[in-house]
Amino acid sequence: MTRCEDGNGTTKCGDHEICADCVLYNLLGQHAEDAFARQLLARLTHSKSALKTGEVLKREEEPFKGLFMLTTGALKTYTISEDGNEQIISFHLPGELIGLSAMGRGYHVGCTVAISPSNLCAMPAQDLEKLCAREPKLQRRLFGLATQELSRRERLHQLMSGSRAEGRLAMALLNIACRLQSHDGSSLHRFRLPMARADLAAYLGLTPETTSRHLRSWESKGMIATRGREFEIRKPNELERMAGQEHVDGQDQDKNRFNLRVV
Amino acid sequence: MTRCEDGNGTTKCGDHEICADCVLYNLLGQHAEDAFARQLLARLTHSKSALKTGEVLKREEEPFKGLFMLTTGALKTYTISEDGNEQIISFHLPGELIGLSAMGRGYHVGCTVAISPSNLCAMPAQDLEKLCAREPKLQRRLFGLATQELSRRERLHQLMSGSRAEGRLAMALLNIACRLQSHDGSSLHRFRLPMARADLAAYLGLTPETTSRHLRSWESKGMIATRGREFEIRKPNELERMAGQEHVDGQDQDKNRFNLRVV
DNA sequence: ATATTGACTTGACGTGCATCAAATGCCCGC
DNA sequence: GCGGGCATTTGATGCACGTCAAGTCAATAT
Repeated sequence: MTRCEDGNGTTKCGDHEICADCVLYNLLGQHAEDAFARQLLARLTHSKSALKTGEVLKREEEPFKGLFMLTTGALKTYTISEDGNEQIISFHLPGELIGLSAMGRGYHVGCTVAISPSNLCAMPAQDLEKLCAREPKLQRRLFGLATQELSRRERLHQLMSGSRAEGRLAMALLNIACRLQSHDGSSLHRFRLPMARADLAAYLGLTPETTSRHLRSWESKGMIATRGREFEIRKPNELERMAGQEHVDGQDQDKNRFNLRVV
Repeated sequence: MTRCEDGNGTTKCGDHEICADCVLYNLLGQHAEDAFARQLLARLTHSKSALKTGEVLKREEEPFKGLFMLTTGALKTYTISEDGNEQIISFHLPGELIGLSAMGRGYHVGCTVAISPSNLCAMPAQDLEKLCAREPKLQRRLFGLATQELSRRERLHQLMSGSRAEGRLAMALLNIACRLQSHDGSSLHRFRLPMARADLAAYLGLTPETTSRHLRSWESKGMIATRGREFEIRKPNELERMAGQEHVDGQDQDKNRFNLRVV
């Protein structure tokens, strides 16, 4: 799988040239085998948009108009509960598709905003439909992505209902590390957390205070090292144990890495 | 929408006749417009199985072999955490599809067992694939179901991370009432809870004790009435408020009912 | 009926996390 | 470099919920 070379936060995709590193290309390119599909693909991959931190991608209850593929940056989708608290439903990291869950329902639940400067490829619903009708493989691929995400959500439910604060936090950290790494090939053990700790807390149903306390406790035990949002995981096994996953070493490493991608 | 007339827990579907009341028929029937599809449909709808309480439908990590449509009864899928606790990932009620989340991944996460005597229609993967290839509408319908379930899971996450015990419990009760009703047309306000309270607790990340205490507290306030697993919801508005959903009455009733189907 | 088993309830107690409040560090524009 | 605003840390306190332990009830078998 090719990757975006976007170390500095800006995409290298040219304006009028299909970006070979773009995950969107990975998704569609392999299924685009005739002129019609290529043409659609070109339209899809060229309708790019850039968001600054805090800019809104889509608002609560907005009708579904298409999917987005995030190439660089990070977003969150959240709702505001009646008591005014922000509840984070999901984080979106580079290489991930945004909007699948709105397709069946027809409109979006929650508001999606950029939490870092982000670049996205927009995939309008009509174009997607045409392309799917023409390329059953793409249809199946999208279906597969939907059921995989469903499966990750189930695993997330498991962790949310089964773990206490420490376990949830460990799970989230490992998961984010793993998702970042699987896209840009960075290290699993060193990464920059894309979101504020308060966001992480809101995602896990915790308070920023609890989050901070556990992180500092881990730091004092030498399990992690942090400087602002820069994280270094020093004892992944311990963290994995707390996240409720047994550590497997040696040849099962891959399986283990897969498990981390649970959410 | 037609319904199973299964008041006594046994399906009325004949052995060699397509059951017009079966939800499976609702799913596939409308898309089966040629002889080939009908033939497949007949095969699908006739491979039925019955499970007694406690019998296993599929085990942890079993490879995906097909979907099931539950016609009567109820099932749960769960995993055992390393400390020996049962964590319930989902409940399956009549009219619902079982196994979607295993399609992308290729194998099942969690073990699925019957919690009441149940009847299912099995839909083998190969048959499904053939039928999908022939009937794009069916393919799209399945995709729509997957993304809808995804959307419900997101909403569930929201409730799990945002509500305390009382809110989660209210949400679960209303949700189950709504799902039961939407299949068999029974009352939203009176129903028989298909699972033990301990199962409900395990699903919500609570203990049976907490669950019991809240239920009794509601009962003492006249919000609900219970006799064993028979439930009567006396003040739905109060419950909805606790579940974090504003009550809407009058013409918005339908929208409200829809909201209840969140999970 | 009586015994038996498992589901449910109830109480006493401890703890993990939320809450409130304040201090500290960090980033950004000037 | 300096100051303002936000993110993060830290502490003190209270409550919701988990834990442990009995007890009650309901369903089924004897």
